[in-house]
Amino acid sequence: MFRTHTCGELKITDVNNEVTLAGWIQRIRNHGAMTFIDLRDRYGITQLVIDEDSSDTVKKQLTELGREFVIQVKGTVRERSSKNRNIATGEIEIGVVNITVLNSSEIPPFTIQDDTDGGDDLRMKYRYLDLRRNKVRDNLILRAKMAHAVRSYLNEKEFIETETPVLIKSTPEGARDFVVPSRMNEGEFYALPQSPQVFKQLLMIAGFDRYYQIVKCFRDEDLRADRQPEFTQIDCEMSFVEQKDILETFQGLTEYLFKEILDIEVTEFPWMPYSEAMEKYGSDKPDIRFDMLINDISDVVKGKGFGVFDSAEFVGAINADECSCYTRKQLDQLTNWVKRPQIGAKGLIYVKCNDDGSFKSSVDKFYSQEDLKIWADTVGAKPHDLILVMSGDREQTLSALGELRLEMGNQLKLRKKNIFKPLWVVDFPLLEWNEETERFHAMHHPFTAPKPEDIHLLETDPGKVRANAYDLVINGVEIGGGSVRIFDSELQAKMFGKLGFTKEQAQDQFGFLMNAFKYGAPPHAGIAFGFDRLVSLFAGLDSIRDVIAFPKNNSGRDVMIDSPSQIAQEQLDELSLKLNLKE
RNA sequence: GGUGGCGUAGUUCAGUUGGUUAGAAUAUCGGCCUGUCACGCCGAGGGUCGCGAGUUCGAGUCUCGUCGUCACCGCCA
Repeated sequence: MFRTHTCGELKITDVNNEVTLAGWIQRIRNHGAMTFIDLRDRYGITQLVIDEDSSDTVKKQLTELGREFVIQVKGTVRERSSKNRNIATGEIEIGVVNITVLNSSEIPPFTIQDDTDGGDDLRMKYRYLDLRRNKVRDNLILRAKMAHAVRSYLNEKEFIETETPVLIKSTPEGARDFVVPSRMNEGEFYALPQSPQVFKQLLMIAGFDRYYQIVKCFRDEDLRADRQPEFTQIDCEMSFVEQKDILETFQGLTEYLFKEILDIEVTEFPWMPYSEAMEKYGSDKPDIRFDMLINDISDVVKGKGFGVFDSAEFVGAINADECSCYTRKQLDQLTNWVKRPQIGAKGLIYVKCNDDGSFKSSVDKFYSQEDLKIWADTVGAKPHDLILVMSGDREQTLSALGELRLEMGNQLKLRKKNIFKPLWVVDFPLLEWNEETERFHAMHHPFTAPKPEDIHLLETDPGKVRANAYDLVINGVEIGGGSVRIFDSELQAKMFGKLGFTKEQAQDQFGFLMNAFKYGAPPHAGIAFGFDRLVSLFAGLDSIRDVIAFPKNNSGRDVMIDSPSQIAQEQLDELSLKLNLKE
């Protein structure tokens, strides 16, 4: 061993002990006749002192040391004459007897400290240096603790952790696949799994009863702050269970994590139908830390000669408490905000509810005080409040109002990071019409079971069929989702039919699964949590990059190892591949 | 595929209406300093203003293109 102790453990009770430490030089404070060195490792920082008592050798070595050098130090623990109460080892220091430079360091491109001077680009390029910083390392330690807690909980519930293959088969549904050419099977490709979906269902058919895996998944789609091309799921499946059994089990997991990791009691997990989420929050992942619900005011605003509303399919409003003081400038800014292409609204109408009970709106020309009073009553507005109204196509307007609601929540500081409000969004539609391909797509995935009472709609009105599918949403973040599965080969075949597969295509792509259903498939259901998102939520971060050791950038590149990269012609030849690059 | 922000010293940033030799902080290097812990003080070095074209007497500043990066929309069963 290069050390007898870490840099975080020596205390006043260790005084006079001879110790050996090893670590990185965080900072050197040279006072001429005496010098302090902060020695850092994963566990903490210990102050080294070199003064008149130190040997000439050590004093001479001092001149050659620099930031981020790795050194081994032998010395004596002594009590500091001026103590630092801010750090764990602040009462002691090491009188240095001997220094061994284990490795020197070039001057790092940014300083390794909590408030680093490095920008994101640089930190990613030198991620191994960034990972030396407390904040980044703590995120990964949090991640490790959470993974451990997940395993404890699920193991205790008799789940079997099972690995599934990474080289699998490309399937037409869902996200774009990452593909891997097969050398031994010329012209054929593996795909990396978008999730272990079919394997976990096959494990249920195999009688495993309860499966889980903390597993990498891969989707070749454009990135976001909360989306990486490779990400980690807590993937689970259970047999002989219904929807409520899954929800209870994984509510339990979530409660356990909040308690174990953050030591907080989070026990309210309301169930909200998808339709209600869309109508009241304009989103399938509502942030229920605050209300400001969307109200349908179509009926009360129409017929007064205001063409924009009269011709609109839907008019909706949110009520911002105590915001009647918003200035013209602020309202203009909000209007511009909703008119950005990302929101795409045509405009924004406001009603200020004045202190004296009167109203001031941007549509006073069309609506009397009495009219506006009815609006206010409909949305539950009091004096001092501000009503914000948008109109248009129903779905788009609900969605835009949902975005506006979140923005107002931000402006009013209603989205506190230390408050956690989970909910289950349930009864998702089974199918979703896709304009581009002009066919129905599975909203969750093609193995999701329709609600038994809605099966009859499959033939008449497929878009209306609800699924036994559910999402766990916390603070407006989709943390997890799952469904009760189809376990009948005929119903599964019918689903593939609805999704526009021919019998041959279905057989070719998923024949193995439908065959397996013929050999005694138990009723089963499952769920997967986005582990990166869960960790970033617990860490109070908006980006999952900060909880991934080596993440990729916006363009899916790893700027540290510079991947993806070209491969040698020999490799292409071996794989029988020929490039056909666009200009 | 699209919308927007950013790109200036090793780093983080400022840079006015287009106008003299492009600044600050920090880091680095040198000197002084016996209780610092963001040590302090004095000094020094450090710039292809991302790249390319254009407008102009003159471009870090304006225009177009391009590259990089970030956020978002589309996309993500």
